[in-house]
Amino acid sequence: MKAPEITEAEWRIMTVLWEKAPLTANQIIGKLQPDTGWAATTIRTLLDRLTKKKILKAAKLDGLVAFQPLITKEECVSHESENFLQRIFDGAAQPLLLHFTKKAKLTTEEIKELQRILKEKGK
Amino acid sequence: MKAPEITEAEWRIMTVLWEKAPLTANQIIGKLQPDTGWAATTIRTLLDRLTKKKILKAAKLDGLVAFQPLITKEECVSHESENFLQRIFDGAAQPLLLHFTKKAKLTTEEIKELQRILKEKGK
DNA sequence: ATTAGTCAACTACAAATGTAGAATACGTTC
DNA sequence: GAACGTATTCTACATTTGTAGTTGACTAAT
Repeated sequence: MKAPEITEAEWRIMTVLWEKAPLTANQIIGKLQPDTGWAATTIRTLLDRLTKKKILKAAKLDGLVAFQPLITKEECVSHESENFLQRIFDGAAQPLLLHFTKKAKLTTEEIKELQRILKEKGK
Repeated sequence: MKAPEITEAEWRIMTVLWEKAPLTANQIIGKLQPDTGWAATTIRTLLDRLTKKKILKAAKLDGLVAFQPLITKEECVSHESENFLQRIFDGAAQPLLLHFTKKAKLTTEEIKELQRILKEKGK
């Protein structure tokens, strides 16, 4: 619990901004409200918190405040993944892979790609 | 956020009990304190909460209260995994697998096993 | 029965999180 | 420049989580 901790709700915000940024508060609200039903002020609160945590940068753009990520999605995904791996699989990657491989529905293409990567690693 | 939500700290407790149960509070404390440094009462609080949430069952055994899981580790791992998959990888298993496959250090043996499972799925 | 240890139950409290209203500031219009 | 409508910032509040102390109950020894 030290790196940029992004909560469930905050993650929703980030998702929007990782897809496209910068965006103004209202643009973000526009994108999120349909799915989440959150009040506009709720979304603003989350934006504020993320900004305070230095996960977002808020910059005035044409008089309006626009937000944009200071951290890439990849970084966050990696971080969360590492957390998850430790927490749920006690750090053991292979059991994790086994678990998801068994459960996932994968297309032939996707399987091929995974096999390729594995072969690569095996060399 | 509906199924048995087990927090970080609670998970530590569960880990102990999934390994061996039933155990008395003091046995659990004995196992956890070295690693966590938590006060005994802290561990008891966690045990209580888990019991209240119906994740543990507390039963008097020889005058002492012993705890045991009402949910298997597999169920919880599955649940958390599903959550994680949705939350971080937007439900897409293959990218998740790719991510972990790339990052993980795997032994030749482990790779072989994964390849076997993949081949199985591909058929 | 009285006391001294345990064990178990209850209470406490700060920080984080989800959720949002209230107040204020700013730009635009008459 | 007064008023209005948005935009931005503050404040609020219940719940959950981490963390633990206090109290009461029970048992064994005196």
